[in-house]
Amino acid sequence: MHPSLHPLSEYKWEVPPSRRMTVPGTLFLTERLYRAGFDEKALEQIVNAASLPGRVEAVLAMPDIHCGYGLPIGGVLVTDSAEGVVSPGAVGYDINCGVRLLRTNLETQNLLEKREALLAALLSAVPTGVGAVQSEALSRREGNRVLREGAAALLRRGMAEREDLERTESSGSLPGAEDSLISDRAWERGSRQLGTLGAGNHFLEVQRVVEVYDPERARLWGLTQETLTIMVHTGSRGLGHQICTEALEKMERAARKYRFTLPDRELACAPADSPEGREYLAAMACGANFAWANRQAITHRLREVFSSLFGPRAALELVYDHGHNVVREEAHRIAAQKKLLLVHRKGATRAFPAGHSELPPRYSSTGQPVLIPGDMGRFSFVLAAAPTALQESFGSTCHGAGRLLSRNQAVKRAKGRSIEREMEEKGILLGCANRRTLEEESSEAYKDAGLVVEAVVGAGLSTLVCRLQPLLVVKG
DNA sequence: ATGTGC
Repeated sequence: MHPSLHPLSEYKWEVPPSRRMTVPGTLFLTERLYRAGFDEKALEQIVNAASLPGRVEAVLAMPDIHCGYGLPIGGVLVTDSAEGVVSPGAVGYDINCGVRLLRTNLETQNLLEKREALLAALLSAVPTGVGAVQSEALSRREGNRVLREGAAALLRRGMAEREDLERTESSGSLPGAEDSLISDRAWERGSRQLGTLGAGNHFLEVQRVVEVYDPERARLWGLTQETLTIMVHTGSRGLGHQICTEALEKMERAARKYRFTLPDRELACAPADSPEGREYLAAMACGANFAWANRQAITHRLREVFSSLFGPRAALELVYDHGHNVVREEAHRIAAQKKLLLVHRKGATRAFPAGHSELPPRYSSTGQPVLIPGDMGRFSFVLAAAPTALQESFGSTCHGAGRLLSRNQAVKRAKGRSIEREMEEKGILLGCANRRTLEEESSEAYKDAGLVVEAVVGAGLSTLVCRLQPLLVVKG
């Protein structure tokens, strides 16, 4: 293991406070994952986050950690909501990027018979790739509703069901969103991007439940052996990117104004309880709401595609939707005291266990579903939030496989190969807007999501529910 | 991640 990591358990390691760190860094990690490939720069970024000004309560790293802008992807930064800072870099550019899982009522054979037609229909129904847009823009007036209300704004447009909102984290809407803070430039980027997938790691997958570990929870969530599911991974597209870009410029000025000594300018921040801090939170909430509406709009298109291909009885029912790039105010208990904290999760999933007051009634007895996408050639997982997640990680868990190779390294290793044929040999039909993306996103560019999941289960952050195998993949 | 970058 890394010389600066001290063991707390088989699954939990600590960087003791040194230099300017005010709290230790806690890494949820296994020897096996460490040996598979560890990002030295990510560790430095954890140390930086633990050195931020104001009251820092905790800095955590999930087992899928890798280097990001300011805070690593897989990082959790917890600050005091009154005396701490808020940092856009600790949320990331793709505000409320997240995952949604739908279950279908189709038989595997019905789907396989039409898989070529399904792939073509999906590619034409959901604009995919860098710069992907809709043919028509949403008016600013209609857009403001989306920014304020999130997925709920699609109810009146006939693109969402009440049940969808009941199965979306925070009902698909973060409070406190102020559309007046969104610049014309940001809205111009977003106005044609509602219902679009984007590029890179973002995908649409048709999957099959191939293993059930927890039959009772799986049954309650509508998942049994051979159930076909659809997983959607996307975020707030150019709109969220523009909100983050503008916030970072303002935060650099704010950090000077408040005379902060920053460990890294990418972690530019302002006191959470300052005009700059509050403004970022209100703009970030707009980005988060757009991301939820985006995944909901895609769901609507998927329902149209499935009913036209498989008939009106083909149903797509939402299992759950959660983000993994967001900061939110949460009440947590620390040493028997209740505190209001700002929990920045960047490439980390909120995981509230059974009985938590913020869970919708449907999940109050099972705990919240946690959706963990794997790479395109291997398995994805459905987990449940474990009761110990609250004290171990402020109710947080991992978000996916985690990158192992840089995009350039992955492209080099893909030279002279056909990724599509390799996937076909595994029984996976692949569609993609751009060849380079396929190479960047090859299976070997990622860690095995199974190892990441093993680590969060071992650490007591989540429990296993079922495993999903990809059958059809659409990549940006 | 991103109308991909000094």
